Amino acid sequence: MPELPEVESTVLSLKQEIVSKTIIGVKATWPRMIEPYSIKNLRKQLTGLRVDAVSRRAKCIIISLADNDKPLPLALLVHLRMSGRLQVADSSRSPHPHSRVILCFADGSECRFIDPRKFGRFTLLSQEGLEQKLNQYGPEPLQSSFRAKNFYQALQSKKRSLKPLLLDQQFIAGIGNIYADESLWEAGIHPLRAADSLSFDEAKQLLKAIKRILRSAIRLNGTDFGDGVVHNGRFKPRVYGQNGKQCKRCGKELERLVVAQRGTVVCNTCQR
DNA sequence: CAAACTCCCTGTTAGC
DNA sequence: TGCTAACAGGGAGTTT
Repeated sequence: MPELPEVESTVLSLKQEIVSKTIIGVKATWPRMIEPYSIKNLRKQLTGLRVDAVSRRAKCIIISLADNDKPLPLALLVHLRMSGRLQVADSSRSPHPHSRVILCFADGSECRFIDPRKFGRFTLLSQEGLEQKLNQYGPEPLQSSFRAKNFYQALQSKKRSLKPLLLDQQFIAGIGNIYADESLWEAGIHPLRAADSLSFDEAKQLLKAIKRILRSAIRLNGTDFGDGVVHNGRFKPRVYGQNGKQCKRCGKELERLVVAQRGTVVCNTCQR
């Protein structure tokens, strides 16, 4: 499922593909993914506008819009959720059967929001609405200003266990099930540990692991899911989805447990 | 404040 | 082989 690295690599390619293109139409085969829930409104608002910029915050893709050369107080926020992806293709190529929302551009290309499970969201927001939405998210883990001291202090104020806390987008942005498990394994810390039980050094190691794993996954274009259905990256998880296999560090069998209703893979020997 | 559910969905897989 | 039921999971919302 798309997390920070997958969203980041999507944004990097979208920047190349859709910036400065003019929207001439919008199609939707599953309009319930649109917020506010109105394809007519979306079409009316977007037609004639130009894509000014594409950026990322947390797991959100932000498509900023312009009217000719004036940036508009209007943006599209795309959330891929479980199974979404954005694909740019020529309109002459027939769209994937799971295409749900399509932006049509003046040059004959299209940006297609493909999402088999329909969990994704395609939201039109004002500048204030966007700011309000993005302010709800916790710190960006890759921002250099986010240091071990900040992370340690934040952990100290929470009694929850680490796994649900890392998945909590208000606590830290962009981490999902894959990179939470990978980071905890890398740092040698158990997902059930209470946040406030970590020493400063453990918090430092965990943040270091998070940053290293996320950077590495971005460089590799996201996770390799084998079948390539969701995303075709080359990051190979060492614990996520690897239950029953041998731990790459100690050789013991990796175990699966359920933490906060989420599948979690852990090495009970390496992670304490 | 935190944990546990529920809902939204469908492709995949385990079980019979 | 072919069917059905369970499962997966991000996020928003509700209940315990």
